[in-house]
Amino acid sequence: MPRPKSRTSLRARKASGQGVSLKSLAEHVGLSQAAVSLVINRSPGAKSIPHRTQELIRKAARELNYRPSHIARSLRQQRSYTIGVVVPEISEGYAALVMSGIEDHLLQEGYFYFVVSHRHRDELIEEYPLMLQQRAVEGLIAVDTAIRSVAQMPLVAVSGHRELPGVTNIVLDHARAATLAMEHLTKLGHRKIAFIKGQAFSSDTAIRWESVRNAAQTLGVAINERLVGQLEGESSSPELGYVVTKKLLGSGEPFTALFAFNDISAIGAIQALREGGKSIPQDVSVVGFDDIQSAAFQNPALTTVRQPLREMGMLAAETLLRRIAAPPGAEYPKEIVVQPELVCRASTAAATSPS
Amino acid sequence: MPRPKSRTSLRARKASGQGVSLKSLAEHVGLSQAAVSLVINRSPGAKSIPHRTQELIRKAARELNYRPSHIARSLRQQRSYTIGVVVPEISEGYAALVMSGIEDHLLQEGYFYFVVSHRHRDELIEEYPLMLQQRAVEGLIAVDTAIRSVAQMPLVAVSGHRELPGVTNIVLDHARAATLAMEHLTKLGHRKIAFIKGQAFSSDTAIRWESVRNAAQTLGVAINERLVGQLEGESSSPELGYVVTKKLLGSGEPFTALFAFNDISAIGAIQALREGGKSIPQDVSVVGFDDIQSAAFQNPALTTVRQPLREMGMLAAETLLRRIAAPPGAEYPKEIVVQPELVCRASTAAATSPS
DNA sequence: GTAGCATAGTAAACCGATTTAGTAGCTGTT
DNA sequence: AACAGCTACTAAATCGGTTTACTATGCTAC
Repeated sequence: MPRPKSRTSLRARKASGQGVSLKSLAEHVGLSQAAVSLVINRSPGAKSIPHRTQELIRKAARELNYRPSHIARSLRQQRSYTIGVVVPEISEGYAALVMSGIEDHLLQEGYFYFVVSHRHRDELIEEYPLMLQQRAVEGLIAVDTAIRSVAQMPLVAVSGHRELPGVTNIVLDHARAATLAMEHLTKLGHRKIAFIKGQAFSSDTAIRWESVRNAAQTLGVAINERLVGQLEGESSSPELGYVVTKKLLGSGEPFTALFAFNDISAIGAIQALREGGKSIPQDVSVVGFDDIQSAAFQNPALTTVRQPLREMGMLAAETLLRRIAAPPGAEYPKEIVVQPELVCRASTAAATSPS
Repeated sequence: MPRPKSRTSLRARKASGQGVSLKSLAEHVGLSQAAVSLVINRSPGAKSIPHRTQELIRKAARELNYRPSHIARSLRQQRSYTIGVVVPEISEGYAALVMSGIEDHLLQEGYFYFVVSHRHRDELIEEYPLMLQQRAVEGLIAVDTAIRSVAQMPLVAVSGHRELPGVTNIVLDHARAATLAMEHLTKLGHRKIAFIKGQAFSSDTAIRWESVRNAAQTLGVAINERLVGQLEGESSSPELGYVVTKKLLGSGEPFTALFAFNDISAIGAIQALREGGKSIPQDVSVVGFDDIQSAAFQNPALTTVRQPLREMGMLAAETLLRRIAAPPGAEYPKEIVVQPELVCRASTAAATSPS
């Protein structure tokens, strides 16, 4: 067993402020870098190194506060333990909640992640995955974003993707979501129901609307096309919902309930309805979608279809890591369905003037 | 000038799905890696390489879709073009907005960032900066978090730091913020004002309260200690504000206005006040703080002191990158003050029963 | 004829780890 | 005495770039 050298080099290292390298640590204990590396990583190759030496190495590592360079390790191992997350906009409640779930699982597994937000700009949606690939991420999670898959890289999409080779979609059970909301409204006696569809670019728009139509048909509710509005514009403010609702009111067509594309637009809708002299929920019941944080803080508190966003984020991270660990070419799930939940709050009530 | 080799290796590379390496690119054009590297990076050393060759190299790089490995480059250059962002909780509107500003500036400058959220757990606040250092981030931004500075690494804190060697604080002009709110309320005739202080662990609590006291004194408003509540608990839901406000109401002490620590607690407070039979703003005016997204969506829309969170994020990123670029030991700003703005909405009105 | 200089590159070190193949020294066996 | 087999390591290749120092060739000037 070797004995440690003098401590002067240690002091110098520490004073310099830079980290201690494997080389200096090895010199300090008087062993080769290889030996130190094996011991530090508890790799099988270290089994021939006696315990006393192992202890010596570990002790020195602790004392010198040795932290292996993640970059060097990544280069050698061709593993970065990093993934990329692509979202439309960080500051939106939707993406933030999903990210919170993603983070939870990732950090626990020793992964870090880069976030990029594209704000619906196509060239960024194209470019960011490539930049992330260049930074050697091991996989991607796309939130509410349809990205072209990047060669050889596992991709998990959280709501908002067509079926594509190579991607796992985490999707809400839209049929069930629509049914939950529509059943709730019809049970309350509503028949004249207005709808706000999502923007054309939003990936959930089509499927959600389809589900609503189906649910309506099943429940025997006719959809009046004059009571169907659509969000327009890229902002994520209630303003959009406000504008659409003004139009719906302007049509003169009466309705006793409104099912909005999301909570944000529902909030705008409520403002427009109030300005139009309607009380919520006495005159018009309003149902939102998503259950973002502020849905519960509204007045009246918003009845909404909850998407388990945090869980979806966790599930995405879990699935992605599993795919990364799997041998290339292995089977992978094309779709994972999560269940919505109706959160009944105060924005819905029995219809007072049933048709 | 060399001529390109056959294309078979190119095809093989592309088919393999993995990126093209500098080595294979160099082989493909029949030049050394050094030459290719110099040209690709447009480094001064390339000036002796004729234009025709440069074009050849660049053309091949485009065709092969060559993207240099960021990791290899980081290792060699000892620059990662990555920074770390430490926040209490991603899904909170506050942090999300700051991050949005940070991202804006960073990506523009070719930087990426890792986010970690500590949820107020001390051991994570200790550990994360070290993990980030290990991943070779070039600097840190701490949002609403007091972290110990990490050796040799520039650190910028967005609200919530004591003065510490090595850190630049981005802080709100709290005195002005308090004055704005208090002036607004006193001008409306309020004299009996209740307050909700922040949690003890929140870094802004002390300074904000101090500023409020000063502003009150300057304006000749007495602060009734029985009308001062404090948020308790780590959640970031309006519930906390709700609980405190119930207590304030329970004290029996009358008040016509309430100045909450933040918007979230103001929202909870409004609920509690309503349940106590008070109308907002007729009976009680409520002022929030921060101007998070949902403040504007409230009913009534919340009057609040706006912190320019996005700008603070951008400023933090800008400052950090400047510090990274500066020679070690250079001067750096200890503090950068940003100005609040009073956003008058519908939750405040003239006092009806002035004392 | 050759010193001087520009041109057009190249060889090799280097960043900081991981990992494979190998070696030196010792013990035990036949 | 020779060899196997074990122990305790080490040397060197490798990951994919960047960068410095150097070389080979041709041309001009004296």
